[in-house]
Amino acid sequence: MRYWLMKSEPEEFSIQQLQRRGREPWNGVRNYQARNFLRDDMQIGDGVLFYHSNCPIPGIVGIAEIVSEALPDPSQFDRQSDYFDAKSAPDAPRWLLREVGFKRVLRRTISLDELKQHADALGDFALLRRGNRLSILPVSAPQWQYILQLENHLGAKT
DNA sequence: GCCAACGTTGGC
DNA sequence: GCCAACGTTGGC
Repeated sequence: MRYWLMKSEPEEFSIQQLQRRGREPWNGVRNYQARNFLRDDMQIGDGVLFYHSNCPIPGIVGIAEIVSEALPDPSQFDRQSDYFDAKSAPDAPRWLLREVGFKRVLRRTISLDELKQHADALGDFALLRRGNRLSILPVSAPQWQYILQLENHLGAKT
């Protein structure tokens, strides 16, 4: 079992929407490194930290789970979609998705700012690397444990 | 295969 | 809205 962090802009798709829908095809990933995680490294049952990006308080807001095998992302073949890719052929789909299942909303947001304050304890964490832009990134088991235990702390004051 | 130009991400 | 960082594209 592995762990991941997946970013979503809450204006596009929020943890509350995932809660309402139960599960959701995580489409629109158009980065090869992230695609390779989806295709090669994820397994059904893997844990997901749901992260809100591009919003007033970026941070981890919930827990989800990988609930499907890697599937072709239909949006790559949809000319109306922002994610349309003319270079992807239906018999060799370039982009994949996984369905993600809702687990729970965190009792409080664990903000990026707070995570930075724990950078030493977290060790090498892709989210905190300078200039990081990956929308799907791996989380180690110790990092997963550490981050979830932060949920029980009082929020860092800012 | 190099690399400049361009586009995107995402924090601030 | 700005802009640093970084991925992709395409001319050569």
